[in-house]
Amino acid sequence: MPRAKYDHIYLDLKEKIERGEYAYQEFLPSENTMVCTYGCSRNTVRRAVSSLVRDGYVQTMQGKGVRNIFRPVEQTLFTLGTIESFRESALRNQLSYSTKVVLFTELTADDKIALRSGFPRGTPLYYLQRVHYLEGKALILNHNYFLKECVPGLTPEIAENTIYGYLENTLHMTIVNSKRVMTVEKITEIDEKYLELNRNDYNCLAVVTSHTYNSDGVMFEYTQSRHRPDYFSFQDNAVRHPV
Amino acid sequence: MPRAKYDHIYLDLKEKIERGEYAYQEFLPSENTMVCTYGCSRNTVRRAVSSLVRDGYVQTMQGKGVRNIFRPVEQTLFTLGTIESFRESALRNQLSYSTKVVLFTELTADDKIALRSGFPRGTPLYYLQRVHYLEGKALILNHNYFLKECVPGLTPEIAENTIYGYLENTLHMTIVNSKRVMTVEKITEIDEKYLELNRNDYNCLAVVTSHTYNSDGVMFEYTQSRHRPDYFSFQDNAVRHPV
DNA sequence: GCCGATTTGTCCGTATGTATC
DNA sequence: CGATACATACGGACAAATCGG
Repeated sequence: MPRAKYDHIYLDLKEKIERGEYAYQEFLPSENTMVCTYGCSRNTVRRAVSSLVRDGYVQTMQGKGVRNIFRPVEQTLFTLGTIESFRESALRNQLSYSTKVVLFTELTADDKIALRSGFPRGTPLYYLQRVHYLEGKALILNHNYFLKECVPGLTPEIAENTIYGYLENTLHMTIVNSKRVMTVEKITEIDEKYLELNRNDYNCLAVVTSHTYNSDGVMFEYTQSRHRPDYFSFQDNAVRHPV
Repeated sequence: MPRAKYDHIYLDLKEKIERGEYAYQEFLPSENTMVCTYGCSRNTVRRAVSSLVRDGYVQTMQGKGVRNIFRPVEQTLFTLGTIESFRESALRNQLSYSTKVVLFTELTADDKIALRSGFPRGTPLYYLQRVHYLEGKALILNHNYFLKECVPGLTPEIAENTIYGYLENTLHMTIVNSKRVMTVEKITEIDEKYLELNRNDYNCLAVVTSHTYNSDGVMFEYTQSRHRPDYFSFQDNAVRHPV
C-alpha cells in the first residue's frame, strides 16, 4: 500500500527521534530545511510535524523551531494507548502470546446489553469471552460483542487467532476508530477464575470498555476488557486548548 | 483573545453536534457547503473537521461525506481525557469542589524522585500533597512536584485555590502538553487516610502520573494523581493508523 | 530600541486523485 | 459516465514571535 507523502515524513522523523538522532530538548531542522530534504511543500512537512506534536514527540515554538521532547518511556509488559489489537501489541514487543476462547455464543441484545453496548435491543450478536496470555500469563479477560451481520462466518477458531485479521483481510472491513472509557472495577469470580487472581491480593482490575466503528460508520463491536492490574498501563499525551 | 478561524468553526460544529442538530449517523453539510456558510477556504474547514475526527465526534468518508457518530456519554461525576485541571472539570460540570493542602514543602530531587519524575538529581522542587473534594467527597490525592525556578512564590494559599491559574495568569506561563500514564496500584495508608477509604472495600486505586511541559519546552511538573476507583473514569478516542 | 532575517502560525486558491452515487 | 465528496499536495501571502546585530 503506497503511503502518503506526509505519512512517510512522519514515520521517518519519528524513527529518527526514537533512535536518538536529536537530543532531548534539541531543535529539529526548520520546516524550510525539511521542505528541501524531503522535496515537498511546507504544508506537507507541517502535517507530519503536527502528528508528532499530537504524539507528544515534539513541541513547536513560534519563531524558534520544533523541539524534541521525546523520552523513552519505561516499558511495561503491555501498553495500550493506541488502537492496536492485543496481538499487534504482542508482536511489536516481540513477546509470545496466545488466546483462549472460553465462551462462544450467539444472542440478541436485551435491555441490559443494549444500555451498555449501544446496540439496539433485539440486535443479533456474537458474544465471546476470551482470555489473552502473554508469555504464558493470563493478562486480559475480554467480553466481546460483535454485530452478527458485520462478522458473518465468525468461528471459535478465528476468535482464537485474530478477529481483526479476519475482519480486515477476509471481510475487507476497515476499522476506523474506537471510543474507550477506562475505569477500575471490583473483581468478579469469573475474573478470579480466568485471570488466576486472588482477591486477597488485588480485589480490583482495570476495565476498558470500547465502542468500535468501521469505515461504514457502523459500530460493529462493543468490548469490555478486564486487565490484571499489575500488568496494566495506558499511555496518553494530552495537548492543551489549541487543536 | 481572538480565536483562530478554524477554531471558531470547530467549536461551532462541536456545539451543534452536542446539541443534537445532526442525528446520530446523519451527514454534516459537505465541505463545500461549509466553505460558503463560514466564508472561508476548504483547508480551514478541513482543519476544523479533522479535530472533530480526533475527538471521536465524526467520521469522514471519502466520496460520501462527514458522518456524525457522537453519542452523549453516560456521565460519571468526574471524567478525565483532557488536560483540564481538576478545578476546570468541576466548573464545567457545575459541581462544588475544594482542595486541601495537606503537605507543602521544598526539597531537592534524590535518585528515587529523579528516576520517577525525570527531573535531574539535585533539582530544587516544591513537593505538595493535595486532596481534591467534589461535592464534599474526597476523590483525588495528588502528589505534585513543581520545578521551583518555574513556580516562584508558590504558597499554600495558592495551592489551595488554583495553581494553574497562578501559572497562567500571574506568571504568564503557557501549559502545552502533558504525557500521562495510567495504572492501577495498591492502596497505601496515606490513601486510606486522606481518601477515606477502607482496603477491605477497594484495595486498589487508579493512578495517573503525568509529566507536564510549558511553552518553553520545560517539564515543570511531575504529578502522581491517586483516584478513588469508584469515581474514576477516563475517556479516549483512538483513531486507527491514519493521522 | 529598532531593524532585518529566520521560524512557525494562519489562511487562501488551485490542481489532481479517488471513492461514491 | 458525470456530478459530488473527501484526500493529498503544491505554492503563495501575511501575521506573529524570536533572535542577532
